[in-house]
Amino acid sequence: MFTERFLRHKRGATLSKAERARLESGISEVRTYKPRRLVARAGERLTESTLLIDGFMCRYLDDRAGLRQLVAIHVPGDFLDLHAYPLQTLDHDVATITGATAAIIPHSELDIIADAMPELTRKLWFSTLLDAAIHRAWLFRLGRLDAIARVAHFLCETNARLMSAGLSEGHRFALGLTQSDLAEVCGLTTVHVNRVVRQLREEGLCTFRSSLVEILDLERLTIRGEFNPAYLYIDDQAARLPSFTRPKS
Amino acid sequence: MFTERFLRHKRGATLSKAERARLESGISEVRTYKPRRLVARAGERLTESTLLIDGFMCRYLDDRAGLRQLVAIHVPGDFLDLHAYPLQTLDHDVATITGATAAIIPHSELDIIADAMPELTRKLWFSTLLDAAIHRAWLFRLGRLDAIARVAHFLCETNARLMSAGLSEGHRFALGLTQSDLAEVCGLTTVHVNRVVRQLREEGLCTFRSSLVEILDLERLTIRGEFNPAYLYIDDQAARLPSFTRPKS
DNA sequence: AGCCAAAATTAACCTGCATCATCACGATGG
DNA sequence: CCATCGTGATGATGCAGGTTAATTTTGGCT
Repeated sequence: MFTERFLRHKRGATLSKAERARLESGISEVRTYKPRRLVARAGERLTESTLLIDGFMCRYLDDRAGLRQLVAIHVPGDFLDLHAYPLQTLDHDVATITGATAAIIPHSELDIIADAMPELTRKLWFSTLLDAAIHRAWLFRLGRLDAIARVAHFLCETNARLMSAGLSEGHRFALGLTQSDLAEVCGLTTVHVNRVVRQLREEGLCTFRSSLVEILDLERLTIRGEFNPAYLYIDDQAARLPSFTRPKS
Repeated sequence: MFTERFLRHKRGATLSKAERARLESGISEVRTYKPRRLVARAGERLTESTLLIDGFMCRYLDDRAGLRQLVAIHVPGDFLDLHAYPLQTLDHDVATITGATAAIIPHSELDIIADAMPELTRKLWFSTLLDAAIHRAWLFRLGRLDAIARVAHFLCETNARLMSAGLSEGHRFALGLTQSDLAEVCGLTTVHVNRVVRQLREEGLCTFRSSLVEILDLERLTIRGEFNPAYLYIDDQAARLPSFTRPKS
């Protein structure tokens, strides 16, 4: 039951029942976290990885002035620090956004899987590369989009990920982000995020009130954010998503 | 001889002789590329991956107006599209910057390695995660740094990577980038990059003339770019790098 | 109900970078 | 030999988004 969202609807990497069972049997512990807590610190030696079951987490880097740049948001089903298995230490901090529940899988278990189950290992590897693909989309967002498009792009991405995980119908979701979190995601100030949020509301694209996002016009929001979900590697067939989530071309 | 730079001086992932030999035996072909050529296109099904031996390549995403955002620069020793092995298709384009030489390794060979050599597989996995760590540093750069710091940070990173690969003494290198490439890396316009380059020169930090980068004051450049090389996972002991490349804290 | 801290909102002002335009220089080529 | 193109350099102008600061709203707590 803990792994049902992991790699759900991911093209060419969905887990078999046996693989899910194997992963679940590797869980040493299920841990709960309070909101806004540090979960792992950059540079720490990690000997276990964490599969997010419920709630939202994030990863971030600090600048010299102590300001955060978020580099990832994690939703239930994400194996959020699986990359710590090959890397051993992380280059960034991990924290909860909301309260959260996560399954802990010791690296010793992953060693056994890596030795005996190459196909499952390839899927675990895939899952870390999906995170990297999302990083690249974030680079595009920060490097090429203006403020409104950045926010629109992020909301489209999050919407698509939540739908793919089976956690949203595609028009409203609450992920516990404040406007200032959104600023840390988009490389903006909270003041400007507030202006952008207002404009998105005035243009009838979406609303963002106390962490509840409501998408009013997904098609226009997608265009505004230059969002193309190809990088999420969602299996359209399996996910039976509406056409907007398919690559345009 | 083709793999000598791959994972060189990378903490906990340096290849053994046997592993290097195994990888080399998997090379099906050595290919040469002309400068400024497309090597792989987003969405293509790939059945082989490419280990860069000589020259420089890049990966990028296009915005709607056709402008590029570079998401990675690759130097010799990088396994530049190893992530295509688990992902099967790429979410971005790959192109050469300079003329280049690369070793081609079919995915069928990687399958055999994945089945039989879990330790080598873990190191290959590590190498793709190193790229992801670099993506995160780029996110920090675009999200939190101003124009001068972005350029400074990029130059520090590239310098450190080239040193780690044994391709630079640490003060000058030529990687074939024009100012407009640098703009595509840093999310700036060429005009503004030009001004930044001038300012870096005037402040005595570094020079950038027709693709030759000369670092005049690495320490100040490092500070200016808020550069902390921890994310490159360089083994300081093995690399015997000067102290500036070690994390500050 | 009443309190308090966190979050959201708004205003006034400022600046870093984009945009547009022009010019110089060297390499390439008919 | 001049035309063209890629690259770099530089000035003028405008605006998107930053900064600062004050005010209001919200929601959790006692």
